[in-house]
Amino acid sequence: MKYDLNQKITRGAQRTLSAFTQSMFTLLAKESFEKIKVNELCELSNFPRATFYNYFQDKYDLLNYCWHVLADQIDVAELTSLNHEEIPIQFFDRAYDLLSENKVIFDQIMAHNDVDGTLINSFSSYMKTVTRDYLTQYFKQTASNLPIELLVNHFSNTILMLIEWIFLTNHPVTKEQGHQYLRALLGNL
Amino acid sequence: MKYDLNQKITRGAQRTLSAFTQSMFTLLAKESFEKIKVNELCELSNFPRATFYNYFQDKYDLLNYCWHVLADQIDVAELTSLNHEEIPIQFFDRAYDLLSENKVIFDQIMAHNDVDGTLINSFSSYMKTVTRDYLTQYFKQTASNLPIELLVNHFSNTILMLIEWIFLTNHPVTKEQGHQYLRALLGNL
DNA sequence: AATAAAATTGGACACTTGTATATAACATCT
DNA sequence: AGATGTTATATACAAGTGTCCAATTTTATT
Repeated sequence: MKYDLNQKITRGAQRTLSAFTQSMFTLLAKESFEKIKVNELCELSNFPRATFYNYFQDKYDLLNYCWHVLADQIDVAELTSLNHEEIPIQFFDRAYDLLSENKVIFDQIMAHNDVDGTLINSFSSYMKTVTRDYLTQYFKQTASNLPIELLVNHFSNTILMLIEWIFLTNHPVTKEQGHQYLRALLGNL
Repeated sequence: MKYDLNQKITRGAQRTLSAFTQSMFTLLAKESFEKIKVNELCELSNFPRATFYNYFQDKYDLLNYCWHVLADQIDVAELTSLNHEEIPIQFFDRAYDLLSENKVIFDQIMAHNDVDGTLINSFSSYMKTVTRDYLTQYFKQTASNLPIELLVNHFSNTILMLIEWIFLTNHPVTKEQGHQYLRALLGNL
């Protein structure tokens, strides 16, 4: 990301960011990520190439920003209950809601992009970071004979594996059923 | 992969495949995957670009073939014991050995490539496939209230997470300690 | 409304990518 | 040794990438 998101974002900048993000999602619903050219993104957004490169290193960079925009819906209500055991379940629920709300888009995307392609990798990778960050803050004080990092990785891997199995490889499962699976897989910890 | 690996590979083809594979590993020890150009690979291998494209779609394709060559060391002795409980441990051991034997190379590679970059993603992705294929053949007959696919994913994720934690983020851990961690994480299944 | 800062724009540039094609070199088999 | 099929090579090409710059327009602030 060339543009600094921490500064106060001007109106024009916001417009530009939104336009490119929107264009990316639109194009992803129509063709595979590999096939998308920076020129396409620019034409659809009505911005010249130079503007694109003012904000992003490349299309991968934009894609990452797209996940950021999407996942921002998650950490709005950051501070719910604190029943320790339930943290993974809670996070699962949030991810479940996020993917449910955007199911249409994701289904379209999956129709043009392989499960093991660049795009899904990029999404997984972003979600992994978010999930780990979230879990880490709750597992800091947990006593265990396992390194915390391992524990956090394991929990986030499991949650996201389940989420991706449900939504990206289209195995319709209710939230409650998901809870059961999750408890079965993580039951001992 | 443009070249068909199933046909009998001629001596010349083998020479070419090996040269490019070797060059890739050599360059990965010196610079990040992103920076490696097809031209570099060709110069180092003393082959013209056209030859490269006779065999591979692009550098990602070659990289994938490199993992294939590397991981072939694993499935040589495919058929050891059959104590069901021990399958994940056994596979962990094989992966542990593989990474141990190639520790020098991997350390060099990690010095120039991010843990969440394209390269490691590509490696993880390849290993995931191998691991899942391996585990699936043993879990077919296992009775469980969980979908087998979920179970296999969970096991392979956990094994590989641990392997990557040990070798790619440099947390020196003995094989026996690894077993303990693995049992703790998967203990309930 | 004036001003300074920030964003947009068009065009030029060097470089990399992947394809295509025609010719030469090579290995393998009878 | 000669015929056959595969691989190597040189070269050319269209398209995309990412950078740079100087001129212009838009924006936030006073």
